[in-house]
Amino acid sequence: MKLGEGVEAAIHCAAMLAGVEGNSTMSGAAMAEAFGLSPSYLLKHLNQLTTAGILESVSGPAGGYRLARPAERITLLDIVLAVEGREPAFRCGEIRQRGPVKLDAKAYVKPCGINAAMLKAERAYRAALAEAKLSDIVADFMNHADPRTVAASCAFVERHQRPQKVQQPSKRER
Amino acid sequence: MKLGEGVEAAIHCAAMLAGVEGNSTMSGAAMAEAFGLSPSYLLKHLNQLTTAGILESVSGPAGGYRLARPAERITLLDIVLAVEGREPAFRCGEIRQRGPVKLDAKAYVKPCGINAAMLKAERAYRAALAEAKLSDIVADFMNHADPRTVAASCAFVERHQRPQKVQQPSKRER
DNA sequence: CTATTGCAGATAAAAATTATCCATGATAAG
DNA sequence: CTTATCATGGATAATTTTTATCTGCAATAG
Repeated sequence: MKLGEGVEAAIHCAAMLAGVEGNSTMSGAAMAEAFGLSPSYLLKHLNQLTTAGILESVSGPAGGYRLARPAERITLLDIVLAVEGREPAFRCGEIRQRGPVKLDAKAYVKPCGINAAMLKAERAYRAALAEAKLSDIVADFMNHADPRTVAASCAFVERHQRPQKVQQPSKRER
Repeated sequence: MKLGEGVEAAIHCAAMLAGVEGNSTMSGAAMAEAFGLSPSYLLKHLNQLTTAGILESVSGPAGGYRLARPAERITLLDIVLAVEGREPAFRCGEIRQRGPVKLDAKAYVKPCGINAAMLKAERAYRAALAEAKLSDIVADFMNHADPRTVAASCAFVERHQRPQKVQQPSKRER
């Protein structure tokens, strides 16, 4: 059982984006630099987060990414599923029916007990991930991590976040 | 996140071996046939189970595999770890320290909170697998599966299990 | 207009998984 | 003692997945 490296990258990026103020953004290139990752590949994962509705993206200069909703409403499960896909880790190949003895299909309507047990464990895994809010991760980092790393992280965000153009209210909304 | 196909094969084989009587064995070839699997590859997985102490193997004609201990004391976790390895699915690459800002190593003595959260979820997964005993899987199959599949499975075991040579007690033990 | 940025798709490189083969040693049976 | 069966271990190949790069395109701030 293995999780791709993209998961780690995605969570770290989301945590960092939780630090940007208001509707400012941070570019994918900046985050790639922050974590020593390949920019072009990181974009793929960020895009998965965007597609999943976890991040919002802004094109153009001063563009980048920001959280699509408050960190309190983003869980590690959201991120893991966005990056790794929603399929369970255990995929039942129904090898029980692949033997030489042919029984008609009706004999196999009951789901495989092994599959059921494996999926039950996976539900426990996902439930635990669903408990972990991004805001908890960030708060824990702020409160308990080494002050130097916190300071460095905040400085990086401060330096790379980019305020967005103020929305000009249209005539009709004035 | 993905589990290899070997896990499914290994669990099915272990469940089947739970049905062989006494110290009889069943050959790897027979199990490969039962599930329509590649014999030479299945042997690899069976060997992993043997190495892990879940199965016992017997060489020679009439040889094969049997459970190394009662099915009550074999869990799905035992099997999954034997086949997939014991490392956690989430491996922290410490990308937090891979950025351009160099802090000395002492700033990173505290473990990464993201890693901690991911590992916690994984403990929940493993705990659930540790709850699932092979004997439960087998009992559930016997009691609730379609009677035809149960009959077919029992017949297969009956046909392929091989009694072992009786142990001749040595003079000194008599 | 121009430079920057995200996006989609094609493609390539690297790694892991799945599968096969062969030589070897063990052993039951003739 | 010979033969046939079976697990083991190592080498190797085929296949799939993961990781990474590149290019052209659309969006947009200045």
